[in-house]
This record gives sequence, structure tokens and C-alpha cells, in this order.
Amino acid sequence: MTDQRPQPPQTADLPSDASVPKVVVSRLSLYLRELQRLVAAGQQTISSSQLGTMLGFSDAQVRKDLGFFGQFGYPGVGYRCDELIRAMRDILGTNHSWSVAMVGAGNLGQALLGYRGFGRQNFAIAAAFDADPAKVGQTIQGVRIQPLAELAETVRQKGIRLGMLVVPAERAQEAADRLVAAGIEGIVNFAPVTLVLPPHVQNVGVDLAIELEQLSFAVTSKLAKAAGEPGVPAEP
Amino acid sequence: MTDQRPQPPQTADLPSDASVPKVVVSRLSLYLRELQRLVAAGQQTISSSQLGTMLGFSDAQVRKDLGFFGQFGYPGVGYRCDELIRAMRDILGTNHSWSVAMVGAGNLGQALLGYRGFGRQNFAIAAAFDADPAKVGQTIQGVRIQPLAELAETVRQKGIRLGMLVVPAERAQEAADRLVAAGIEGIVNFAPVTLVLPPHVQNVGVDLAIELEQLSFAVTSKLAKAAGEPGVPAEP
DNA sequence: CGGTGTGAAAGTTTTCACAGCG
DNA sequence: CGCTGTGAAAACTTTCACACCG
Repeated sequence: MTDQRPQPPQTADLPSDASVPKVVVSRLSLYLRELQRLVAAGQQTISSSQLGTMLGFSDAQVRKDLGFFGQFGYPGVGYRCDELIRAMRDILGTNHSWSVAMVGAGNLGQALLGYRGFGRQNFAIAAAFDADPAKVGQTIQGVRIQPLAELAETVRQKGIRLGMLVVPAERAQEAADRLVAAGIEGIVNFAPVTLVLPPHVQNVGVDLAIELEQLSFAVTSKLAKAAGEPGVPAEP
Repeated sequence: MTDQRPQPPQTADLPSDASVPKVVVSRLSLYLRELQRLVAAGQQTISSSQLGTMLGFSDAQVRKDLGFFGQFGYPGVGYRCDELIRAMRDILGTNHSWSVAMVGAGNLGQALLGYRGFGRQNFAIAAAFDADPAKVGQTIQGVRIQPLAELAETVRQKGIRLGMLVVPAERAQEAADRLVAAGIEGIVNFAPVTLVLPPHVQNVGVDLAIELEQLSFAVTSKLAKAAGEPGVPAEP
């Protein structure tokens, strides 16, 4: 056991190498988001049960999740928000900023170019590409749309490691191949297709229609609601 | 026990009441998406292992997932794509179309109004609302932006049951409360905040920056790659 | 006290493996 | 045959409960 509890203000142990469950990492992002809100509201410390309650998780789950990465709390006190935020950012890799390449400057792509939430978490869309000659050359939200031919060169020049795919389904695989060829290490894919990627390229899919489908299912299957538990306020 | 295996061409058993794991439902959407692609490409039948391979799941997982809802396959043959699509839509509730109310007609909201993927899965944004008087009255992608004051009435009139929240974080909870008050049954929330909702209202959150954070983590922690397995066949 | 960190127990999801069927 | 449907086993995740700490 790597046992260490020396100084009170611990930093992130290490990103750790042992496999951390994906679902844990996704909760980490939620913890971070909530912590940022708390700090903005002036809160200094928080306990696992407060944080859990806000997000609908148990206190034990919060502590276990954090436990994957190190020891961040103070018994009897909780966690110092600012310290924990820094630790989470270290873990997630967002203490330094990331340049992102966007492929596809249609409706959705243009909206993403203007989305302020990326910058707040240290992501910057550093370049945008489109196959349509009519779009190339335009400057949208301060980013000039470049032709796809320039992708590899720009990615190299700007040290871009992440890509966002915002093209129609039919062109998604081809565009992904270009990103991979350019040496990109991870892709967020907004096209409603499953990409085939080499195993060293990380992949996160966001399908907007699927999100609605999940709602549709939840609402539809909410027919089985008879003998309820009147007590506890809710939490799936 | 509800045991039934009568006619070959089975339909969806029933949405079922027993709790189906969320993750199963999310895979269902992926199966459906892939099946639609296959049918468009002219394929008639598919086996669990083909479908699984395309999406990165095991054949057993595909069969188990489907098994939650009924029996859809033909031993020795696989699944008939068209039948399975219909069954999945029955389960997910997308064999009938859904009217959706959108709150927030900023950059992202306007892009979503034009997103064709919704219609393809039987969702229609039937009304859009914004607090900004400058936006109200404009027609975007064929949808007129209405003032928030009209929300409840329009929701009732048009039989809208689902909402999409595309407002800044600070206004998200307030807007969600309005949707709830209007009788909406489920919300897709694009604001980077955790909403507090009554338990009978379903909730799906989409945080675009978090998707990038997950990538960032995956790429960052992809440092632990030493003794690799060059070949495919696994032997631990 | 109020709270963390953590083994051990409970619960859930995935994989295995095989009977049965067209 | 080739492939489904499904119990049983394995793997994984969450919850419990408690020692320990400031």
C-alpha cells in the first residue's frame, strides 16, 4: 500500500496508473464543476456529504472516488475547495490549457466556436476547418475557417492534441481519419456515427438525438409508479 | 412469469417495469443508430456478434441487453434489422413523435433549432422561448421565438412533454422551474449546472466542456503504456 | 464532536458457456 | 451448422461501518 499522509495540504498524488473506472472520472468533472460554483459563492470548505447531496451521490461515493487519486481531505473539516479544485484539475489535465481543432463549421460548429464554457475549463478552439469552399476564409467568433488541406500542418504548428468533429454523419469517418493522420490524440465526435479509430486515439461521442431518446425512454417507462416511498427526496 | 414465445415475428414485449440499468438503455440507442445505418445500406439481418463488433461490445452483451425487453432474434439467423428497429423504437418510445420545447435561443439554441438529427429520430422542436425581448418575435429555422410568459400555455396547447434547456448557467435553475411548472416531464439540460428537480421530472445533462475534460483525462493518463500487447489475442 | 479514509459486504453488470432451435 | 436466449460465474461498483484524527 502506498501509504502517505505527511503534510496537511496534500497535492494530487499522481494521475495514478491503475485503471480508474470511467464513471468515476465523469463524476470527477461534476465535482469540479460544483466546487467552482461553491468557490465563486465564497465557500471555503465542503464535506463529502454536502458535495454528494448537491449532485445526488452518497458521501461514501464521493470519498471513494477521490480516494482513487490521493488524500485530499481534513478529518473533522472536509475538503478545502480551492485545494480540491487544483487537485481535480491536475487529475483531469486541465490545469494547463488545451488547444482544440474543430472540423466542420456548420450551424452547430459555429455555435461551439462561440461557446464560453470551453474557455472556462481551459479549452480553446485554436483552429477550425471545413470542406466547403464557401465557408473557408470566413472568420467566425474570431477563428478563421481553413481548408481541410491545412489541417495536418496547423495541428503540428499549434501543438493541437484534441479534435472536435462537427460534420454530417456521412463525412465523419473520413474527417476522423484526417484528424488521426494529423496526429491528434483524442476526438469528441458530435456526428451520429460510431467511429473506427486506432486504439491510441481517445474517443468521446456526443449524440444529441440520443440524449432525447434517453429522456423519451425515461418518461415513457415512468408508468410503473405505484407503491412509492413517500419519504426520501429523490435520487435515481 | 410472463413466458411467451409464440409467433416468430415478435414485437416488443412491453417497456417492462423491472428496473433496466441506465447503461443498457444508452446502448439500446447505439444499437438503434447502427441498425438504421445498416438498413439504409440494404442489410436485412444481423447477428449479435456483428452488431457488437461494430460498436465495441461483446455478442453476449448485445443479447443480454435485448433480453431485458423480450425475444427478438431467430436462432441460426440473427435479428431482422427492420423488426429490431421497430422493437427498439417501441421500447425507447420513438415510434411516435415527440414535441419538444426549447428554452434559450442563443448561439447554441439556434444551432439546435437547425439540427436535422432530431427530426430523424422523431423529435420536433415545436416551440422556442427566450427572455431577451430582442430575440422574441424572430423566426429562426421556421420556429418563432416566444416570450417566456407564453411557455405554460404553449406547452399545454401543443401537448409538449419534453424540454431542452439552452440558457446560461445562472438562469438554468429558474428556467427549469418554469418548465416544471408548465408540466414538462423531462429536461435535457445543456447548462453546466446540476438542476434541482422534483423526482417525477426526468433529467439528462449534457455538458460540452465536460466531454472535453473526459478526453483530456484519457489522453493525459495514457502515459501508463509500457509493456504493451502488440498482438490482439489476450492472455493475462 | 464532525469528518475522512478504507477494508469488507452487498449489489450490480459483464462475461462465460452451453442447451436448444430452425 | 450458426446463432439465440439464459442460467451461473466472474468482475466490477457501491454501500456500509468503523478506526482514526484534529
